[in-house]
Amino acid sequence: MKQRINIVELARHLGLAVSTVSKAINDRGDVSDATKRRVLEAAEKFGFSPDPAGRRLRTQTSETIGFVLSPPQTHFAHPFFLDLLMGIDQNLSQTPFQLIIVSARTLETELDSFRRLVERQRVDGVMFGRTRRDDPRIRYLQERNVPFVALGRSETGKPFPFVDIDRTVAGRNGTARFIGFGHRRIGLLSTPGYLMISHLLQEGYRAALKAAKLPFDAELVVETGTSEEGGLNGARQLLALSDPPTAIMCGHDLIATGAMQAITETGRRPGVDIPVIGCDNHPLGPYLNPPLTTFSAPTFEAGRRMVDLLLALMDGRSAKELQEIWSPELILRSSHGSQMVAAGEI
Amino acid sequence: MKQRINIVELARHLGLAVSTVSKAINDRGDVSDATKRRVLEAAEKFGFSPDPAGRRLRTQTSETIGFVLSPPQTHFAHPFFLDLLMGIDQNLSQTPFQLIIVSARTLETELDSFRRLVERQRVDGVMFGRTRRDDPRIRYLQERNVPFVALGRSETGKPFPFVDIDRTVAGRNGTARFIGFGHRRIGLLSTPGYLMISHLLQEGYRAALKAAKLPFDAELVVETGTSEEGGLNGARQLLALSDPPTAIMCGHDLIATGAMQAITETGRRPGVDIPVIGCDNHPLGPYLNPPLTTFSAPTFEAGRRMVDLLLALMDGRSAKELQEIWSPELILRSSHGSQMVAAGEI
DNA sequence: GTTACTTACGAAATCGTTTTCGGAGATTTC
DNA sequence: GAAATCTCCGAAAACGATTTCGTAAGTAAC
Repeated sequence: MKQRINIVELARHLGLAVSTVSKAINDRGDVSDATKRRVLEAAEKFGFSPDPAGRRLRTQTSETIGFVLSPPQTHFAHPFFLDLLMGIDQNLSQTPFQLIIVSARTLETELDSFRRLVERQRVDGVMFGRTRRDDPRIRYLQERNVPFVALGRSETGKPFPFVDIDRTVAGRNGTARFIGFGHRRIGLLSTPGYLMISHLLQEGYRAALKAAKLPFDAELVVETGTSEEGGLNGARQLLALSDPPTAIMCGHDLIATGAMQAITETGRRPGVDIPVIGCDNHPLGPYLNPPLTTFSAPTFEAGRRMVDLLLALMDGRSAKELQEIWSPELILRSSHGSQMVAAGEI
Repeated sequence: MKQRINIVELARHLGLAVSTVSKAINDRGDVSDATKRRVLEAAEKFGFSPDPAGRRLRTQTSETIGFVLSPPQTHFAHPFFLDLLMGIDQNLSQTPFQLIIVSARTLETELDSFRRLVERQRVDGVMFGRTRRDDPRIRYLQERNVPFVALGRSETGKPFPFVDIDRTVAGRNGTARFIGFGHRRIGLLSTPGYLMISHLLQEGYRAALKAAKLPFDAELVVETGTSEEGGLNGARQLLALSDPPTAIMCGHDLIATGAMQAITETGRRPGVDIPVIGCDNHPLGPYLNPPLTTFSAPTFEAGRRMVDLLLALMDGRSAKELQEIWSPELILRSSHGSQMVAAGEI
């Protein structure tokens, strides 16, 4: 049914040697423009394109890069990963590389997914997200010497390429805004502590506090799952404090969603009685009640860029020059509330 | 760096012929249990696993199935596709097959993504979702004779395998519930008309109307994009009618989200003044205001099942016996409102 | 003890490319 | 006009597996 043509048959049709045809198609080596054109035309006519299997065997390359989807509990509700995937694919589709994905069932078996990728499928490169401060995936990949690029930096191992959407600026600018509005006790609902973004968010939070000479109170920061439910429970805990926060900064929009729910439960109005800010610009943010103020997260572009970095790395560039930190921008809607005391901007 | 072992080196280590080793590893043909065990142990010890490139070249199979992500405007906000992907991968990871995905930029270039998959990457099978009544992708695949399974049925071409989460029951049961509550003018905010689910939803809607001997009014159904914005605009249009609907059935939760927004704009309360029901059980549904009543969509399971069907198809089973229609279930929260006139259940 | 049959293994062909290297002809150089 | 230099093109050797088919040894049958 397939009726696919061979490179040797194509060569015979043209009265050329297969080596010549190959060189013409790959635009490599000695072959005159005239015959190159002739070959390309014939290839087009017969619908010939080199069989990846043969080429891969010969070139000892899989022309494949793998992406591993983090365990479900951390991302089920995230358009995030799809954006990333689309960015990656859009860039990759311009190259001979193909994108293969595997999903990790749980945190415990996540490394198996990586092993499957590099040991069984023999990918040429790997991508993943949600880096951790101490990240065994990074250790594994560096040990096996397989090229990779991550979404997010880490404190693990030798330098590696990454694109990082800087959570410290979200933490710092978000709480600074609250402080500017007169708040002195600000809650922080963070993503799980092992994630790098959580650490960075808290760093930003502390920095803002320090800049305003406000004390740090450990009671006010709780780490929770990246989900509405996490936000719900975390905010309940915060609001039950004897001296509860008057504003809440959240490590993710889903967490903020749950937090607003918890605030409503206590009879207060989120955004007016207790302002809330999230992270990552979830598409549903504008439709929440009140619309959620948040920080941008250009994941599609990050995906595109990660491909550039990976290709550059495989091309021999050094990891250190392939690290990018992007600053997210505040997206003002209305959940951040307004001045506590009196007037001023916004 | 890779330091990977060959099948011939493995054979030499064992003092066996490569053919014997190959047969032992693939559990095929004539080889005694004793040597089979010996080979397997050695393979384990040396960390040998057959190079996919060699095997694929020889067996003339890519051991790859492709999934194409529908154009972004239709799914950016959908955890949906991720669930599906995870279901697919979980099942596929038990087989030698790998999952490669490509994304379609726009509806116009979508077919190119399919061509890339089958003509350049030579996948053994294809999967995709969001079937259309008249679906060029199906025509293309059937013409090229490549095995595929879709999420959703279609009216196109010869029979093909699919898993379909039946939108007619959502349409029928949703509007029937409204009718039971005393509503007589029910709006339908449907997904884009070319989609199969839209057609089926409307069929269900009409069926419920007919069963209650209520007239069909074309003014009351508007087709819109699968997004909050689509729901917002669609509902505005509905509410601006001279004789507007008193309840709204939506083809998707995101549409319902926008619709509730539009209702709020007019000073009415969604769920109490105008009840709303959605489809597909978006994870944010419980956190909307009011929590959204909707229909279930077991996409993870659907993904798993699609793999079964594809494998069965490639195994020679006929398409007609590989078609499954699943009934979604109503998930009661509170946006569906309650009895208009008086009392009764819920 | 010869024949027939079964079992377990091996030699070699094959899948479709790419790449190296050699060499024929054309072109330039002195 | 011979020598040196370019330009193109082709023959053949990999790459790493699977599969066909042949054959030696072992077993059973008579």
